[in-house]
Amino acid sequence: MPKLGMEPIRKAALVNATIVELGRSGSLDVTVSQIAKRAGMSSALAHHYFGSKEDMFLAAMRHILSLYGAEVRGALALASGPEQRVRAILAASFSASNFRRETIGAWLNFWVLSQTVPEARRLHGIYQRRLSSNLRSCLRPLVGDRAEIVATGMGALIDGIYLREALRGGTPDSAGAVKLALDHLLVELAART
Amino acid sequence: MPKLGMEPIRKAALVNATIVELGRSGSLDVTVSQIAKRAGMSSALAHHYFGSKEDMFLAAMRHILSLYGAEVRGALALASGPEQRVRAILAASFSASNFRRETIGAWLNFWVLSQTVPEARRLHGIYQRRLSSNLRSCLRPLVGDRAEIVATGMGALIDGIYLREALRGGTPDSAGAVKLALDHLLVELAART
DNA sequence: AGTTTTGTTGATTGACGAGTCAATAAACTT
DNA sequence: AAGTTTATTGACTCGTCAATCAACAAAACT
Repeated sequence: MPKLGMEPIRKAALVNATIVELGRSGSLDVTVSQIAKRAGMSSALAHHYFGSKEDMFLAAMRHILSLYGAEVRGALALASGPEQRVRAILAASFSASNFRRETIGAWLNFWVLSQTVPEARRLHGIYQRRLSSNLRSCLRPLVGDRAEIVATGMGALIDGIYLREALRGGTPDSAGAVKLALDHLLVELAART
Repeated sequence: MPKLGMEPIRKAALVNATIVELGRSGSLDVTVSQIAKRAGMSSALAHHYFGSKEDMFLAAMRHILSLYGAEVRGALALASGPEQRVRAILAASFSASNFRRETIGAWLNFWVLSQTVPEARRLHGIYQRRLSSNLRSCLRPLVGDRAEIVATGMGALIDGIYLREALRGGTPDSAGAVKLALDHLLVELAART
């Protein structure tokens, strides 16, 4: 009983299942069958919609990055003034929707993927440059010349917090993460007499 | 022409080759044959000395952690006063011997391994707790109550810097890394009027 | 009614790789 | 000299998995 217009639905289900499986297994060694099963279809169908396993990984990565980007943009639109803007970026980075077990686990795998798959590296590069540029532009009015180094540090700190959360297991601590990153900012502002 | 007493030599060669291959390939999908070849022996011999591929990974991880631990201990022994001690930990973390391409690449893989292999998780936990405790004890005299949060932030920052370096490619920038982490400390001290 | 397009899967192929085994050889032991 | 231990490997087994194929089903188009 094949209903038409299945493609987008199936693809979305697969992307979702890929993220869940990546997060669950904690490694790229997930089989197409596992993903397909979780998405409620045969592995052959998964191959039908995405050409290869790698394509599924990349689609999942694009999905996560695009959600993250949208959330940051949304938060920035509502923020007024540089400090509020930095806060908005941090809040978005650790928001309940981005800072979930599966998503965090998926990130760890994307980092690994970026080491071998050029397209993954490219996507990750885009994300990192945009984050960096966003941070710099908010920080310049706040810390002037130090914007460059503070932005770099804050970017690394965010990645580090993600990494630690990935390894920690258990429910992610959104509040704690924001607090940690925010602390960095506040101290930086306080030091500027 | 089998010379006796080969075991430690072969094992060391394999551990080394494992680290190199992990760093080179950037993923855990290295074959035992690749590792064995790089170490100049057959894959059967590798299996003879280590029971399984997992054992090789774990041995490599232990090796890196033990080198790191030794370096930190050595640096701490020479440092006098809390600030010098924090500096010593940072310098050791990004020292030329620890902050090399292969080692950094290997770290990324250990993080992944820790997600699935209990023993890897255990080893990583030990490392993290020790780092955390070292940082706290140096920081308490410097920032008092804030030692806890500053130590956590600094730990995450160190991991984040490693991560970014792993993804960046090219020769690792030791000096830049130390500068970034040190900056965090100095600002923290400066903020404490 | 018949053809094309879209959805779907079970079965199969083909490659690859971890781990085992049997065999060979040099060194030590008694 | 005979037997044991250590070193070493090529060949083999066995499982797994990505990717393909052939076939079937239902909707849409003509």
